Amino acid sequence: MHLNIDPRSSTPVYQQIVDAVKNAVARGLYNPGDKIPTVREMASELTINPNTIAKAYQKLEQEGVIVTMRSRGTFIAERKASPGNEALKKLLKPSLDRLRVDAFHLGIGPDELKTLFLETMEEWEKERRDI
Amino acid sequence: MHLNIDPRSSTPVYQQIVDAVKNAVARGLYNPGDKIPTVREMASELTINPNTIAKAYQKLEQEGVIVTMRSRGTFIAERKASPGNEALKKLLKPSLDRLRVDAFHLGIGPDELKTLFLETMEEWEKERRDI
DNA sequence: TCATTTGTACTATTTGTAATAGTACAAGAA
DNA sequence: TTCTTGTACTATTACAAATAGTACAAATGA
Repeated sequence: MHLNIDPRSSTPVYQQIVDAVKNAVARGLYNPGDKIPTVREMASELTINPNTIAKAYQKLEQEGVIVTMRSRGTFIAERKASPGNEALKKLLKPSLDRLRVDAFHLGIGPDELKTLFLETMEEWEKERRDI
Repeated sequence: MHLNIDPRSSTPVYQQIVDAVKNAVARGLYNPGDKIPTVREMASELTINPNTIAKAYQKLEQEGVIVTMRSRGTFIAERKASPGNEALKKLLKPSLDRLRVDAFHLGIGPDELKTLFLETMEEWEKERRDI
C-alpha cells in the first residue's frame, strides 16, 4: 500500500487517503477480499496519527468501499452491482459540468475535450483487464 | 448576477463565487467585456463581507477570467486562445481520472460513462450557440 | 480462560483557513 | 476636488483538521 500523501496539500490528509484507496480499487490494484493494512500499521507507515487513518477508514466504509471486521482487519468490499440507476447517474452530473467549465477556461473546446475523454477511457480499459 | 451561495457549504464562500462566475462565463451567460457588479454591490446583494468578494475577484483575475479597472469596475476578460497546448491538456487529466473513479464506485461502467459524457456535451452545445 | 489484535470512542490541544469588522489608501473618472 | 472602486492591513471570531493520549469492545487464537 504505497500511498502518496502530501501533508502540505490543502485537501485533508484523511481525504487524500480516501481518494487514494478508491483510486487503487477502481484501477484494479486491489480486489474484493484483499486485506489492507490495519489502522495502526498504516499510521506508522505514513507517520500519521492513527485517528486520522481511522477517520479515513470510517468514511471508506460508509461509502461501501471497504469492510472492517473487528480483530481481523479491514478488507476491500465486494463491488456493489446497482447499475442502471438513474439517481446514481445524476450524481455524476456536477463532475461532468465541472469538467466542461474547467476545459473552457483552459481554452479547450468541446471536440478536443471529447478526444481527451475517450483517450483517458481507453487508457483505463487497457490497464484493467478484469472488468 | 444571481449567484446561489450557500454559507453552510463546506466549500468556502469565495470559492463558490469563483466557481459560479466561471460557470456563467463557460455557459455564455456572460461574454467578454460585460461588466459584473462591483465588490461593494455584490457584497450588499449577497450580504457577504466585501473582503470575501474581493478575494474571489482576485482569484478570478489570477485565472484570467475577469479584468479589473480601478474606479471603472470589473469586466469579463477576453477569452484566451491558446488551444493545442499539451501542457494545458494535462491539467484536465486528474479531473478525468477522478470522474472515472467516481463512476466506478457508483457502479457505472465505462460504456455507460461514455454515454453520460456525450449526453452532457450535447446539452452544453445546445445551450451555447456562440462558441 | 486469557492475552493479543484491531477497530472504535472520547477529551484536550494546536494549527491553519475562512469570514467578518473596521479602517485607510491609491488611482482613475466626472 | 469629489466620488467611485479596487486594494491593503490588522484584529477577531469560528470552525475543521490533525495530533496526542488514553481507554474500551469484540473477536481471534493459544
